[in-house]
Amino acid sequence: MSGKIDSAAKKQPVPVNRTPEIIESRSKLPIIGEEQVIMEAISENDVIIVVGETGSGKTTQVPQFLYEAGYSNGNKMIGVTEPRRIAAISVSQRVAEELNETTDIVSYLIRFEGNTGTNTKIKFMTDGVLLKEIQSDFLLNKYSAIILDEAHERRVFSDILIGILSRIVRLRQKRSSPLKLIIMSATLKVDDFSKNQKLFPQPPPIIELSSRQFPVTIHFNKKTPHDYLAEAYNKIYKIHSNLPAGAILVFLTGKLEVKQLVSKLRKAFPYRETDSTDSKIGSNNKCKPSIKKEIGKPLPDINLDDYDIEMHSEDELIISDNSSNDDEDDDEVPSKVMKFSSKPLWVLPLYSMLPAHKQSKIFEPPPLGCRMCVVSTNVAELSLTIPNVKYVVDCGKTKIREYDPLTSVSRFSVVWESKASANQRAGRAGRTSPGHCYRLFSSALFNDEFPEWNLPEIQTTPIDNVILQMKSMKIDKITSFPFPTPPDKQTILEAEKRLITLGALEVDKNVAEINNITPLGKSMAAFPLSPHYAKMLCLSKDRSLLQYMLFIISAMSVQEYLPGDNVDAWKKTKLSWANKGEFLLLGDLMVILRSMGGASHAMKKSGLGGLQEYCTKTGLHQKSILEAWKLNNQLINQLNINVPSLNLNTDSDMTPPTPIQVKQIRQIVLAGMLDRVARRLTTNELNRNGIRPNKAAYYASNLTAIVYIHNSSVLKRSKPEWLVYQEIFEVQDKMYIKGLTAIEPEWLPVYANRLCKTLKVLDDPMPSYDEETGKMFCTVNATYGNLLTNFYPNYNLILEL
DNA sequence: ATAAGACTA
Repeated sequence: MSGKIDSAAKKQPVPVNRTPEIIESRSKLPIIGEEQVIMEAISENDVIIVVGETGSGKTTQVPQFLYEAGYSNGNKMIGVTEPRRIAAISVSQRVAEELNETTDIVSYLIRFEGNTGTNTKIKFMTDGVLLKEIQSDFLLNKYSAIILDEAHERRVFSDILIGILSRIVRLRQKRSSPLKLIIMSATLKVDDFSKNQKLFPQPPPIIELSSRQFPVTIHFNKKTPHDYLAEAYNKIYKIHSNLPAGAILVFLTGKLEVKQLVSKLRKAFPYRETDSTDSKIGSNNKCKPSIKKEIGKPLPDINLDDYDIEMHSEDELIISDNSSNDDEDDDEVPSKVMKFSSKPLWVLPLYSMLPAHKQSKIFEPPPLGCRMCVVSTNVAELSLTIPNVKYVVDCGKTKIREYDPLTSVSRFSVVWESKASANQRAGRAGRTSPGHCYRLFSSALFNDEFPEWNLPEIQTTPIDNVILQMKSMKIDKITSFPFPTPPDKQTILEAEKRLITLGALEVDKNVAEINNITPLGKSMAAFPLSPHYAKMLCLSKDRSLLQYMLFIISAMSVQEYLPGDNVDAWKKTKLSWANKGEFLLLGDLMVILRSMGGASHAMKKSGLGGLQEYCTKTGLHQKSILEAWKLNNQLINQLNINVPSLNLNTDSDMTPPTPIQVKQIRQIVLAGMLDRVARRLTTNELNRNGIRPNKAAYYASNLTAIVYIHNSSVLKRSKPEWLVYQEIFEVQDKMYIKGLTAIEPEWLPVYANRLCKTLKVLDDPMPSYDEETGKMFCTVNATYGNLLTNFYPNYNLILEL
């Protein structure tokens, strides 16, 4: 492959008419000088790796290099994948602008929207979109080159794409219509790609780019404080009081912490409307605040070696030594005696679930004379870039979701971040000028305890769906797939077992260790849903039920579906929606169904405004419900295309389900969630385990531990004897289930028979004839569950004979 | 008597 010049070298160059401004700004990027090196490498190799930190310009420029070199000639496209939707949109717009081309030529395609068309030459997309395209066109014949951006983030989809693309590249080479693969990474940690013989027998060349980041000075704490929230507060206090203008970005682990620190800071450095309206300050950033009225003026530019800032005496404050500790090895922020002028601070919270209009405040300039301070979770590490950050305060921790591949139980933990993350966070201070990063932990701890990298996502998240998708792409032996880093063998086995239980896979009759996809599995894989929900959808053949199921499935597929910030409103709404009878038996899913029905109605009547109003009234989380609504529409469109006779409508109004429909919905939910069944402990069992009799304690079908109904569930009070759950998680060694629906035990052998074992038909009570139905009934001894079958005490089921 | 970080088809 190397050394041989392929047909790409003979491609006709495409002329580009850039504006002088673009030419000027491009010329500053270091990557521009490397165009020839990169293009030669691409021409001579089918696969190359480009390494360049943020600011190297690789994301915007490499697609343009390929375009200009003629890779989009002859009806072929250049495909670029991004891990996030916003990135796909914004980069496509930027590249269109730089090339002076329309968005017909340089387009994007993400899950719910896009502007691609027949003229598209460069197509930016999320990695999931490309993965779906491969399922219908395995050779990706529409493309001459694929660029995988941000491969170092090691998202599940991009890892799978690398594995599959390594094979596509070989196949395309054999057909002498080569596909070029450019893997782009922001870190040099590319061994998993380049030195993985299964992936690329010949290691692809690596091209390293320099970047245009400004230097960031790192300051470690001498000691690691116990309370990083208090320490962050002290540090911000000092920065704001002593250091020159420039925004502060603080990294914490969660929404609650963010809110706490924001309110503490707002109290300490209050901002009043008058602060900015009084000031008559133009571009001059260097005036000194001398009288109280001028509180809102910008910070004085101070010499870092000179801590005596002129201040009005009333504004001075002494911070005691012990609270702010004497343990810094940086000498830029004095710690012994703090002088403090109560200049206002423009404090903004930032986390993913924050409503969009509040999030976008970080992009607006702060009021005149105010310093901005953004208190954020991980969103600001990768997804959102805050302008003009000069100081980063990093608590060193991050919240991760841990997942037990055996039991599917998940748990949130706060752990030390990786060194790579710490670097990424620090880098956020050097986007527009040299900056500083204050790390609230010691360098010794950093060196000894912090892991080098984050684990690839595929090794930490459930892979059931990944495996189903791969099987549907005829990748039979998952263990021999060229993963950059393969998931654990046991994890794969467990996932395949669950898929067999769901009926999506079946054991091959000839080759014992291979599980084949079933027709049901193939249908399931067609939908952008997790296997459980995909199965429910496939079972919802009845058109009248389908619309209800679609609402339930879309809502449950969205993270943090319920509720919003208005907890009290939500409490009332919730109880009124699942109050009695069949509605109560459908439980939390009834609440979800009603909320989707209401939201959809509000959208139809008065659009986003209507939805906003509806969410405020009920306490629903608008961002999530909008996402669920979009998913509902996507699924409806997909169903209409595949089964035109269904003729589903995206905006039909829906009446609440009838009692019979509710029963059918519960049965479908059971069939989909058959491995998530729970039975309430009997009085005896409660006693034996020393649990108070009123507790909602359950055995789950695949666990030994006792699980409890989470407080958010509407079934917490009624405690149905049998139920299915959507989620199970652990908090402080206790297990909770939520997203509950009551089921009837006699449904188990009918709708979930794969996990139900009938042991024997009992003589006592005798089988009997039921006059009403004209059927024979008997009582059987049965067990349910696949992990510890005999853990379930034998349970009497009444069955129809 | 109330796990929630951030991504995605």
